[in-house]
Amino acid sequence: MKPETEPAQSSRQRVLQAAEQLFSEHGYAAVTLRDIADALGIKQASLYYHAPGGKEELFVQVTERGLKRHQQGLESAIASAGMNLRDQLQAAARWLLSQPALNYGRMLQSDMRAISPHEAERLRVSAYRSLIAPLTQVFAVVQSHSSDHAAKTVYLAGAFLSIIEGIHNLPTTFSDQPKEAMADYLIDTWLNGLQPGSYSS
Amino acid sequence: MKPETEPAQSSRQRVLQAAEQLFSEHGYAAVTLRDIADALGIKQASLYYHAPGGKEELFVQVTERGLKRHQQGLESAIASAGMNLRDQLQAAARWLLSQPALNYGRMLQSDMRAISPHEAERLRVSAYRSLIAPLTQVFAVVQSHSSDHAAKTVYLAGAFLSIIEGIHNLPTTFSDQPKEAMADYLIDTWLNGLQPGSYSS
DNA sequence: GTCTATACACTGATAGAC
DNA sequence: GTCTATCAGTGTATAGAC
Repeated sequence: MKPETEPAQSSRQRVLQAAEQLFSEHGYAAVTLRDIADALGIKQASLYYHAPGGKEELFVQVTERGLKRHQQGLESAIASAGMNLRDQLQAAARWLLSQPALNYGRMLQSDMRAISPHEAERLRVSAYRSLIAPLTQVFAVVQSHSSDHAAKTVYLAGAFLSIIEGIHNLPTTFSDQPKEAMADYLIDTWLNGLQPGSYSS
Repeated sequence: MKPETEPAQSSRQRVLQAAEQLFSEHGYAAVTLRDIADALGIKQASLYYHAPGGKEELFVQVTERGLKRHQQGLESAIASAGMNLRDQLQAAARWLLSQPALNYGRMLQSDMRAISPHEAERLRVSAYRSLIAPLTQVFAVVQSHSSDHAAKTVYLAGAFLSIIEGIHNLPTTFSDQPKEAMADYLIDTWLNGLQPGSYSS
């Protein structure tokens, strides 16, 4: 499909990529259209050709694209990891660490409040479907003696995402360990439980 | 000490509190001096009386104050919780949830890049000492068959902080459970380990 | 401690040429 | 697709009166 007739989009993709990189790194409010244009070597006004809606439209497009990519990447990584919970979590962590940081927390807490409520709500739903839902599936196999099993698996998914994003945001000079090793350690810790060394209440 | 001679500082504290609330909620870049002044019912220029260095100084002061409060609150909560790991973690979680969200991740990732590198470095060190260090002490009792026990306890501290902040940032409509209950559930899960329901392989 | 007034840079955005 | 030119609005910051 679309062989020679659409070599285009290359320009648009470049714009989206530059915008994604900057928004991801600094957050919505801290990035100006000039920053994005400079990164591309073009002028600020030229961005309105690609995003007539301006800064907000650019952010929404970029975020939606990133979330879709994450959904696909997460589901694919999990599916390829087989039936073992540990392997699935490691695969999910590796995918998340291979991508530019989403900063799910900052996105929900700060960025969303800077855009129109309507768009914010759409992105919130999209983020849940793309990030939380796939991880919730993974944790569904965890047994729970609780009445509300479904809610608990969502908590686990959120906690997992928080941990991995926390690792992602660490300065690289923080530890000599690669981030993947840190993730694996924390996953094992979580699966096996924390054993106090020699403690008796 | 200082009985009647210094009833002052009340005005300064009001300014810092309003600034803290807004910075905490929206992040450094998204908050203007006018926002802070409006919240106080004063004019923007008046803020320079309390913080001659302007926005950045205000942010640094507010953040440092918050970090110190967290250090004191965390250490106090942990000390009051007795010798049991689970109780200590629950106490730490409750303290964190009782305070305005720190957004440690956003702070490191976004806010720090918007201020002068020198101030940012100071805050990073302060944040480590106030948040990570006390929690690391708690996890020191966890046994590890690893060569690098100290590093691992730091990872655990960071993960714990990430989880609790993740809960903190949830919209209150997200779950019918109070946030403390979610924290307790995740702590128990972590301590006991995740048991796959009926899994082989 | 807070105000008014103002300087001045930056930001998002529009119009129109190439 | 990208540019120049331009503008209104907003943001930080300073000076000085009260």
